[in-house]
Amino acid sequence: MPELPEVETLCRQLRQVVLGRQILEMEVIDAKIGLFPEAIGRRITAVHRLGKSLGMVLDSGRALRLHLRMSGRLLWRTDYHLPLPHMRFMLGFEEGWLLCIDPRRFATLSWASPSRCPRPPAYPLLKGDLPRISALAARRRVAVKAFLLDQTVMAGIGNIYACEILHAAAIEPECRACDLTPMQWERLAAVTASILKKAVRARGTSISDWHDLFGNKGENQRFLKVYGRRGEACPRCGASIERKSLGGRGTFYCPSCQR
DNA sequence: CCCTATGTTCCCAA
DNA sequence: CTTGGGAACATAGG
Repeated sequence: MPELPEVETLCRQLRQVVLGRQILEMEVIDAKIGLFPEAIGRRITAVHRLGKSLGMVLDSGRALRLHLRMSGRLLWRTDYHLPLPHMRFMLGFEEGWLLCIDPRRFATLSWASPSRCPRPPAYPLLKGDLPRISALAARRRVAVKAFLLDQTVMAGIGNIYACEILHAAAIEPECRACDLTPMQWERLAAVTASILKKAVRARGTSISDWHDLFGNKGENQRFLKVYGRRGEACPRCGASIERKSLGGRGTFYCPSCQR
């Protein structure tokens, strides 16, 4: 269930193993993912991330774009004989095999032409983005948490990091986006960058099943202040962390110091 | 049986 | 037209 830091981790690790390498074979186990015969024989010239999507640019000028959605995983193996449980497709290289595993089958793979895609900023809600974002927010009455999760506004923030960002900025998740003050937007920008970058350094959050390309867990779960911590003490004020459902998503927050 | 799950898209009502 | 809310997608685990 990767968000920006997890996909960024996969990107960096993919570059270590597939950059410049030739795709020798592709096996599609789940036909729902589609067929990509033009990928065979192509070399991977770049690996990049767009929000939570991962792009592998081929020397044909097209790019394979993968979105892992809720349960998708990528795994690099130096041995491969039979499809693993829930495996959806495999790319074979001389040096190893790239496996996509996805129990819930929501992940998508598609063609993209990278040259025509405007690249959004690598990280969402950077300081320079604030005028645009706060102008958009000014006419949105949705909860600020829903606004942070809107991938068309800023790409990459998911449910765990939205909870963590709002806690770090001391903002109530249900607060309407249009009601945030300029100072609150400044705080949001500052904590978003630091939380996401710290999570990338920790190779993602393994709170349930996230594993990186080489099957290792991340370390960022150690740094979570509210997500998954209902009933624990808020590290800032000591009040008990609560959980409620907002827009169908579990929302963890401190009812005392998030206003 | 119930609920939950790190995501996105579609449908519908206002 | 926009906005916002809920269901749907499909599966596993508690």
